[in-house]
Amino acid sequence: MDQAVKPPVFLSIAAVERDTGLSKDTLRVWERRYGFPIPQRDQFGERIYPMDQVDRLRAIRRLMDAGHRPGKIMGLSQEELQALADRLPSAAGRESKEQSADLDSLMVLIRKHQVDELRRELGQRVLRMGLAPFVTEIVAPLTQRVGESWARGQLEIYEEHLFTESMQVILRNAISTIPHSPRRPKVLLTTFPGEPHGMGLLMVEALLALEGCRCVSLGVQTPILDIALAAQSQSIDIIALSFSQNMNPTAVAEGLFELRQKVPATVRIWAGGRCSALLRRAPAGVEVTVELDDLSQALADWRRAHAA
Amino acid sequence: MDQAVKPPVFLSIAAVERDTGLSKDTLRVWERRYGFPIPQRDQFGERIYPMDQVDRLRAIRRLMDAGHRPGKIMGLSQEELQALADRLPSAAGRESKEQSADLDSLMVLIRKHQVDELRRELGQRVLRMGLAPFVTEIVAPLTQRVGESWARGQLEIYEEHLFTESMQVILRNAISTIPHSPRRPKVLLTTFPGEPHGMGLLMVEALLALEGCRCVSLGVQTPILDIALAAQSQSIDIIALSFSQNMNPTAVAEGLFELRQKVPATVRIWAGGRCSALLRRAPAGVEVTVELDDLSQALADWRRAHAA
DNA sequence: TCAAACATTTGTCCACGACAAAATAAGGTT
DNA sequence: AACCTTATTTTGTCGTGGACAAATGTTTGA
Repeated sequence: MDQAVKPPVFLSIAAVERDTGLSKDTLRVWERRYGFPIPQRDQFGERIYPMDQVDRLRAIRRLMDAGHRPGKIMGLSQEELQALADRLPSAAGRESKEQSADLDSLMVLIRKHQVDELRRELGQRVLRMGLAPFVTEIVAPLTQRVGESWARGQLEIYEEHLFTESMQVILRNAISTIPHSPRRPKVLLTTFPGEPHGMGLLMVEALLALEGCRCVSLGVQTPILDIALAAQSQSIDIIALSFSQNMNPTAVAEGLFELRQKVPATVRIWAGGRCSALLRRAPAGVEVTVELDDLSQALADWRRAHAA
Repeated sequence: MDQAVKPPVFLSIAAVERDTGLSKDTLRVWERRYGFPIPQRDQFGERIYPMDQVDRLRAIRRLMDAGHRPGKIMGLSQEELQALADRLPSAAGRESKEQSADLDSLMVLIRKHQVDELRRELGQRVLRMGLAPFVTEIVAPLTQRVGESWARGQLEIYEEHLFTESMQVILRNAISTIPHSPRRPKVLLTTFPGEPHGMGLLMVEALLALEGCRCVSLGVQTPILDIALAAQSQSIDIIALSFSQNMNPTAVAEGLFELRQKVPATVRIWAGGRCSALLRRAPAGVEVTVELDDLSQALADWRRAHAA
């Protein structure tokens, strides 16, 4: 590629909002308060952001998702940012040694973009260990690792997309082989608007379908009103929602409150995922199931309560 | 349900943005210019929108997606809006009588929310007619009809979600049965940020995979920089992008220009879908394939040009 | 040690002016 | 009548700067 004639590329504030997920309001107020970013201006006086500032914004955004606060890190140099990213906590935790090594080998395939090999390896594992253990011991921790690697700047978004797409193909295929059961509860699966990650839903769908639930997935990003309408028309027993870490906690809390208002009290709302809004102030009338392992128990509870 | 004690529900401006897709800026400027919506204010002087205004905003938004202009329709009554919606053009067109009747029967299933029946019917058809005809004669026109019905207010979002989810399950299943071919071109499939509709991608993937292309899907909403990175790391020949009607034309044009700048000229960019930005001013270096039927021809052209 | 009161940080909201880009209307030519 | 060019409206987005609640962090007092 011809690096010599690479023209300086600038992005508008709208483009930066799209690429970094930081709102225009936030971008402007950061400029005012912290002196970063300081975009140039075009002939009309509108902000245009050079790419290196956008890259830095992305790095800052990742650190913020991991708990850092903007005022503290905004003034740091590129190296200091990188150092902070490297030092991010790894949730690894409860895996055994073999499990951990196995996950490492899969991460290598992701890093090398060997999509076909990755897909083959995953397919073998799901057959070998069965779907439920595959979900809890491979899909969940691997997704977690991919997310962490991204937060450290070790994976590009497109690498995450490649992984997600491969994994979803595997999961969907596996789910479609589960024989359909007419048993209750009937579960509606979806995410709120702004939450594009559908992997959590697929994991839950797999586990619940294995337990003989009727699962109805709406895919991702269903407006709250429509979730309520769907629950009514499909005579749903449980609405299962999935949230990822970087969802706006306020929006999540408000959304759950709004949804709770709009569906009858007989319909349960299950919320899962690593979202801070769920951990702290879980809204009334919403059951939080952060860990996948709790799902089976929660389901058993529901069935016992509805035995009559 | 207890309708008697239904409290008046208000949404914040952020919630309305999420639920209607209208930006906060737009909502405020409409209030200033057209006198609608006129939200109430909470104790802090912030806008709170009653639900009926939100519903009206949604209706207006649908009409605008269909080509109407806000200034003309903002003052109309609910009935006049409905009349306009009913009078929207139907693209139906080139279908034969039997085809049309068949699509009607599927639409009935969608309207009645008979997900299982719909899925069964679709599955039968894909087996009976083969995948390629299924895509061009069922999936594409049915998706079109669903979109039109939604624009008329005859379908709720969640009904579209139910349909989309069912259809995607069918398509993904069918695609996964196509034997993998190592032939070129290698095609990268994705959509721009802000474009959540993945059905177009699946249709294209199905058709291209049948023609022996290697397809790599990134799913939806990949940042432009990451599309370019993925194209490079996967040594992609063609980037195939899908756009739906309601994408912001300016954003699409700018995005295509940005992407064209970032990938080598040897990589072709194919853009498809019913987006006005593609029809009018197709950016240089981007090939527009609006109709699915043109795909096969475009592919043949590419292969002829790269025979050496 | 813990909780309550206080202080700071931070994202979002508001108002209103400005203006380019898109859409429409008007005018002129073939 | 069809078609290009040029006004004129329409419309969404951007700019500035002030305000403030909610979240977070820190200190104080029992």
